[in-house]
Amino acid sequence: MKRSETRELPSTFDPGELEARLYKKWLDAGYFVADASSSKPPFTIVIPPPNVTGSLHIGHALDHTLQDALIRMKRMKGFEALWLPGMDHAGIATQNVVEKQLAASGKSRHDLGREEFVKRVWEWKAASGGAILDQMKRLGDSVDWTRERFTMDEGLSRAVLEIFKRLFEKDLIYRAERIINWCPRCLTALSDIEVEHSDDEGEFVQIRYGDDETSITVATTRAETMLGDGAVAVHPGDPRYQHLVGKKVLLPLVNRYIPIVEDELVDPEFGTGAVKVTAAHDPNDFEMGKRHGVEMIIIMNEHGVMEGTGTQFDGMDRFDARKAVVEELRRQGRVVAEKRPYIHAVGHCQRCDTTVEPRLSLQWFVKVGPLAKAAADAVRSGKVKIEPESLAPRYFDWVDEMHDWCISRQLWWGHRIPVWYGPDGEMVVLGPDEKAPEGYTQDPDVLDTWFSSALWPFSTLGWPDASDDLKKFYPTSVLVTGYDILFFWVARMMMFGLFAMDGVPPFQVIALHGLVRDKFGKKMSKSRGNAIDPLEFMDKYGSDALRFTLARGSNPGADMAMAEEWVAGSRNFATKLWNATRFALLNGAHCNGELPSREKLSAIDIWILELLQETTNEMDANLEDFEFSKASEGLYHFAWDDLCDWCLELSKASLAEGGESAEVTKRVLGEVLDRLFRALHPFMPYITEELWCTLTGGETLVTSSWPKVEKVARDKKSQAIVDDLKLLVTEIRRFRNDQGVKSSAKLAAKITGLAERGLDDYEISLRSMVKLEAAESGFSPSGRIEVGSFTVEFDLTGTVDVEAERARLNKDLATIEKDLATAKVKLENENFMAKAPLEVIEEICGRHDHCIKEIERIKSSLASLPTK
RNA sequence: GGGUGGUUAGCUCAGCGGUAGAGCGCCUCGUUUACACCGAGGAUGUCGGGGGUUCGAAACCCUCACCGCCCA
Repeated sequence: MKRSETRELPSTFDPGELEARLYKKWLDAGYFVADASSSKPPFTIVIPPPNVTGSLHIGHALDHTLQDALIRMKRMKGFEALWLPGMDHAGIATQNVVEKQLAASGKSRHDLGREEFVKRVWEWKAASGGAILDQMKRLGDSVDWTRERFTMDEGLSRAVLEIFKRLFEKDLIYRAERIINWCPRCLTALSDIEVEHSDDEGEFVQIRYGDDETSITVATTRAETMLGDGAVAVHPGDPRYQHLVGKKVLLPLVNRYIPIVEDELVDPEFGTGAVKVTAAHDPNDFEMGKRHGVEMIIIMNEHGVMEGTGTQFDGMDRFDARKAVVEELRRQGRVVAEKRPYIHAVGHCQRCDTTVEPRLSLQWFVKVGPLAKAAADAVRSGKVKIEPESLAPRYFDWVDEMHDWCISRQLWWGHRIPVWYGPDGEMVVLGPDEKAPEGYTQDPDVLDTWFSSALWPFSTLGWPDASDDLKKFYPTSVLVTGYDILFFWVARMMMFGLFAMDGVPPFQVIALHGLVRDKFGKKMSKSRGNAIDPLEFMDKYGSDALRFTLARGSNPGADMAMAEEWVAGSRNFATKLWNATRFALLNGAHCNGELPSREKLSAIDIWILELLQETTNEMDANLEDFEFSKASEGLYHFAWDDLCDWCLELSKASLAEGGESAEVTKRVLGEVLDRLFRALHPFMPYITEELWCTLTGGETLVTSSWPKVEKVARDKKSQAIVDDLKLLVTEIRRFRNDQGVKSSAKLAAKITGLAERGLDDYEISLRSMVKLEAAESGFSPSGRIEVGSFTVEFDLTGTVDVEAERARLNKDLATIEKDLATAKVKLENENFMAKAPLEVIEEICGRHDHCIKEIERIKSSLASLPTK
């Protein structure tokens, strides 16, 4: 075939140029758009929706790389592949962003009013929200942009109304006064999972309550809450306090008498064994309070400022009050002991790090019991698989002990709770398209963002309508996400999916990956200054390099280390592929016509084709098993070591020589590259697309076919020939190196034993790889080595470095003698001979005999060296 | 406190019952027309300690130590 212009590659590889051009090509062609009416089997992934305020960080890059690899593979395998993109509205985070902007001009959201504020948020979203979507294009994500969704979209909002109503009607949503986590800065309730615990320095103070008649000492880390105490509790039957149970004790500072009660919840070993009960400001105390009818006294306002205690502490911030209360108690001689600093776990707001305040308030909750049970059962029964399985216990830990979920938030940005209250205390819950009766007002709060995110796998496909997408693409095939959000997000999707979709779980497999850490395995953080910006690496090394590094480092469920050198290494690999292809094309590699019949193939051709088949088989299995590291590693090794270092090098001589075998090799090389690029495409979509199109003249790799998985019976003869060639090359190079011969220097040499092992046809290849010329007349060998059954005699045109040669032989001898010793120990062990399986014994015997022969050979070589 | 993962070459990690591996780093040599973002050669580990099971253990069991994560 005539070589066209398109078959030439620039001599340097410029990822930046390529990426922009190819992504545009893919979008224009619509390759990523899924067709719900297709007859192909579906393969669906919904993206874990990034936050609308977010930008692409290295964790997203990993998550997306893995999803894209799966989606691209399945698309090539002939599935109707849908990867659905979108974002969530991130209630608190987004509201914070816009409030900050307002604050800059001295305004608060209250100055604007709710409607205007929400309008501003939408404006912000339109202008600067979702920067991450453009960054995803940079990464090469093959998502279906025509199906992009946002949790606040109309359709998804209808889904929220629908599920709220359905849950409410099944008594799975209720409103109650409970202790919830309150952020005094964000001024909203938080669910348990939005609270992060850290070990902080605090104080542990023992305070004596009571008067001369009745007194008891309690211990606390939050002294200011004593102003709201309603009781003191001790463990039932605690002998120290038996005489006090049932009595009342004087609460200092507020001078109120409070009862002493018994409760199982009290740990008699902890502190003094007596605890103060502040039922309105602590979840445990709330539980005890309910059991014993303890008064719930609220002593703080929503800002965490003391209020309503009737003491001098009113109006003080909670932390100032803590100091002042202790100070006053100390003055009164009531502080029995103080420990400071006292390290204990303190809850913080996930968004703003403010210390969370437990607060008694009226909120909406999801009753998770039956939902969580279904979510657990779906995994226990095997309907949903968690990969790797070892992370399943973490999932069960969470769903088996989930507390009811507080879903109301005192925010303006989000789905407003669809509950309307009538003038006489009536309450209605509205579904989509329903209107509240005249005179009713809507609940002011909005729903937790996770509430709508939990609907993501089906709301994005059109639920509650029975849409074509829903029919075709639900349940989704696999959810790919970090193990760190297994609890909050994954478990919630499972609960709602099973509920809304009549017991059909939202995904068949949950594939979990780990976190990206720095090169020393440390967690990345701004404060450490070790955070990696994926965009910077993409600029510098290309998206393919970043993606390949992430895939290669990703073992199921395990964290991975990341460093610039690793990415540079992947870029080097890309360059290697580029250059190898350039070399192949320059030498006429092509994909035209059928592969030549087997009898025309050389041993090297057969060997590389079979090895590639084996490699792609393994790669396919690994990718199906979410073994991304093994899958990419296998291809890397094949491409660099087997193809470039051996196959291409061994083919050089015959290609240069031309002739029929060269023609065959050209076709084989084209075939090998073609299949290699297909297999690599899921990991490195850009460079493989470019190289493949150039090589084959095809339109695109995106929708081309995946390499077939076929069992191979390796051809032993070809394998043996290649093994012999590799051994010869390695040993000759070693000898040359030891003798200090420059690698470019050509030596005359005589090689014997080739014919006996069927290597006749490959002598030229062999000689070219080790720079050995034929022994002409006048050849006078001055050095020789024995490699297996081959002998190579060299004309070193000078003296042999006998000592170097002796050292080399002695080194080989030592290694082999050690091998022999280990084999001998086994064979002389009666128990081993009696109990080990036959094939192991045979293997050791073989090893033993081989060692004996080698030792003899090396010894005779040593003996033949001239003595000094 | 309850779970749970880990401890293998200088670093980051594979291997999980039959002679210790990879990438990066390190040392020596080398610009031979695919590639110095490269090639050739080389060095490097009593697989955390101690017990046990087994013909055989980095791998299985017990135990201790030390890291880490999640939940309280």
